[in-house]
Amino acid sequence: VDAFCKEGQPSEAEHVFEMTAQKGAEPNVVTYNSIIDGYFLHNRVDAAAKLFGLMIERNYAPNVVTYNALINGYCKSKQIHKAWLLYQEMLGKGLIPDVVTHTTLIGGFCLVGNFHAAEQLFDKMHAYGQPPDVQSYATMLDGLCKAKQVDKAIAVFQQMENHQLEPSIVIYNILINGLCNAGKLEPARELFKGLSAKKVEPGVVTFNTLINGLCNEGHISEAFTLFNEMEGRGCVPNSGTYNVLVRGFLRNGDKLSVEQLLREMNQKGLAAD
RNA sequence: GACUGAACUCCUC
Repeated sequence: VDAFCKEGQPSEAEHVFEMTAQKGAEPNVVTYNSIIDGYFLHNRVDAAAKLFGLMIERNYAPNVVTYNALINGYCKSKQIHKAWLLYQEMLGKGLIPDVVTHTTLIGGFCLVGNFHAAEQLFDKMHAYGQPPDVQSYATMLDGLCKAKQVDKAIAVFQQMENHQLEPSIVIYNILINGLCNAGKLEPARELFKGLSAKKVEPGVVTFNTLINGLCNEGHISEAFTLFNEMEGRGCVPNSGTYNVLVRGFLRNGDKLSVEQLLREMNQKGLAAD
């Protein structure tokens, strides 16, 4: 059922649902959760809400995962108010929101630009007995960066290390991007250089992020050097890499380099945007 | 045991 839901084939999922029901197998909460999440994945918010109502009608008690899926659906569709109501509802039922619940809500608040509410919730997580994990930090840091509060993001990042959490490459990508967007190239470079010492390997996104930042600030040749280092560090440039670089060279009026890069893209079967 | 969150970069919406 879950597989069909994720693939966007609700009728097939229903089919399986009925077949097993005919054989006397009762659906359980997980069955419902899978379908609810599947609806949200395909933007069928109303269908998800309806099924949630139906499951309660049929006396299947929603659990934390059910609520998390619903809250996520509403957050992703920017209906943070409905998400918050569900959060209150689960509290009222004595269900204990977990890290997923809180992280989802933090992301939801950030998505609608309510960074303050996001931060408040993030700060309360320790008190709620659900300390933020690496994913929570990623969500919060990205939110702070998007709110142009890079300095605060760096401070929160440092807290992370105090809590014995190992920052993942995603965390670094977020910070490097935030620093670049704030025009703080030097700290971004330093974070990047320090990766190997932290035993974290940069990925394609890491390179793309920094290359983009360098291009935006007019450091094309440095960007190009970085680009040339990618393969040696196990990263294959993708179309995003090339597009960012091409744009940089275009701004510089460097037609020769642009042509060279476009040829390379062609050879590799990558699409120019 | 199966179902839920971050995931960031470029482009598009």
